Amino acid sequence: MASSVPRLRFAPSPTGYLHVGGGRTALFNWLYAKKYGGQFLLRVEDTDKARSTDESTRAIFEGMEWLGLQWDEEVVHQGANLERHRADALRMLANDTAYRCFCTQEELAGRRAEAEAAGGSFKYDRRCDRLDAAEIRRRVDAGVPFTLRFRVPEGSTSWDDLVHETIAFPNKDIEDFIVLRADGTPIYNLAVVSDDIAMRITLVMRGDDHISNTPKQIMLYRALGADLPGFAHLPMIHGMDGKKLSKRHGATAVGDYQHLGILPGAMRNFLALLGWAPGNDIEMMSTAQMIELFDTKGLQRKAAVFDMKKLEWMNGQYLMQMPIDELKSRVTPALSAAGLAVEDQSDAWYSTLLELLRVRSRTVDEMVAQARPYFGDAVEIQAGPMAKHWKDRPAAASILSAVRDALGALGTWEPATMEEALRGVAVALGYGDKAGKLFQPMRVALVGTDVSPGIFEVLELLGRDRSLARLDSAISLLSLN
RNA sequence: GGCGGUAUCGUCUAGGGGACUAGGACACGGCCCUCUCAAGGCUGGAACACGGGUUCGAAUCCCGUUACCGCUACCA
Repeated sequence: MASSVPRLRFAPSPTGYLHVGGGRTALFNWLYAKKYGGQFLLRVEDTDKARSTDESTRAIFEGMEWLGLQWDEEVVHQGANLERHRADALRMLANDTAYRCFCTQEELAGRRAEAEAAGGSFKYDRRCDRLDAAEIRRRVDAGVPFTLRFRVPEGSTSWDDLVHETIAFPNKDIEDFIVLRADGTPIYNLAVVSDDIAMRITLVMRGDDHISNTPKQIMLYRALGADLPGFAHLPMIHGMDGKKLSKRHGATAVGDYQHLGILPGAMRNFLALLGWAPGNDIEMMSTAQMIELFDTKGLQRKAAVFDMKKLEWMNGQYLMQMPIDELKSRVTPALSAAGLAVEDQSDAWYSTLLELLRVRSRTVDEMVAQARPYFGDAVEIQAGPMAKHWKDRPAAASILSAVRDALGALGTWEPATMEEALRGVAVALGYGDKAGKLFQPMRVALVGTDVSPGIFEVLELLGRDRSLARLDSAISLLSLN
């Protein structure tokens, strides 16, 4: 038995950005480690030098940090462990679980093409394993390059997956796979096993797409004389069309959602529900609750479809419910980036604005867009709402004039007084209790569109001077024929 | 093709032999609230892939079929 403290890892390869599927895998590993007091480690699988970039590595770190998934020990860079990988491969050659293969890539490709052309499937025929010792010695001495292949034993390989049940592979279906390239660098499966052993990983939790690598890896653990970790294979995440989530589906990188105005807490909550359910119809969960409730029993076997609509809804819930100060810390930078100067406003005014907008927004970006009319002196009047609510220009102009006069005559600028005055205007103009006939044209004048918080809240937010000024400019715009 | 995995409303899921006229959430429709938009409340439509078993009884167990997904590199 391995250590009693669970040790898990997330092992992305830095060949792109942190994919939401990777983020979800990382989250589950992290939750498990937190729940059982274990360690969560990060390993960057950068052995493919052609595709790995430092930029991707940074993107992975940023994505992890944004999601709030802190790893416990120093990041392991797989590329730094090449010597150990090679040594492990050589150990297998020494203990006879691996052998030299002198076949070239070209020969192999040719035989594979032949087999496929004949309608069959190619599997390495072990010809190099039949070479006698003298011949092997002769080739090695002559400097013929070779790879190291693992000699797959008879029988079958199985394990009890924490997500699925027992999964078994007949060994006859697995070819003698290469573990060490001719240039002495390790193949993925060897590097993973070698590192997982060195990192003392006790539970390998990863995507479903690694199921067929698992029997090979189990054989390598055995060949290296190491204890087996547990395995848990998480379902994939698909796009709305049921295909593996990819660029075609729009945003697939964790960072994309950050830039779309999604909150990390909402993202975590949403991702947790993709492939896992705590039961009891629980959906909204704080991170602490997630850790508390996390259980591999609730893991799903079926691929999950990423539903942006639900993510947005959930993000809206977070926006509505989070403490106002925390909300400010997330929205203020976004407003500044949009050129809206929060620092010129009083804290009370800003709080009121956010309280009014948070219930109407699903993303931080939406809040920024809705906040725009409350900053600066001028508003941009949108064509649609203008055409709709100022259709009869003279009528609109007289409504706005009456409203302006009534409001201008007020000694105070309080919602209750303003409402009383305007309802009076509505009656005077013959609209009776249909004060909305006034409010919509007003709204267009005040914020440039026909959607906003309550009209009195808008008036209060804008303040007397700006409200009156905007009404004035609307009136003159309407009089311009 | 071979091997492996999976299969409950459009989507995320609850369900692990009788509590199922299959529950919740998102989305969608209706109603209420109402100055617009939200939020909120109420409400409607919407699923056990198919076929065989096992059993007194199956969404739940077994087998087959189908569909989908993954793997099948000197990629990771």
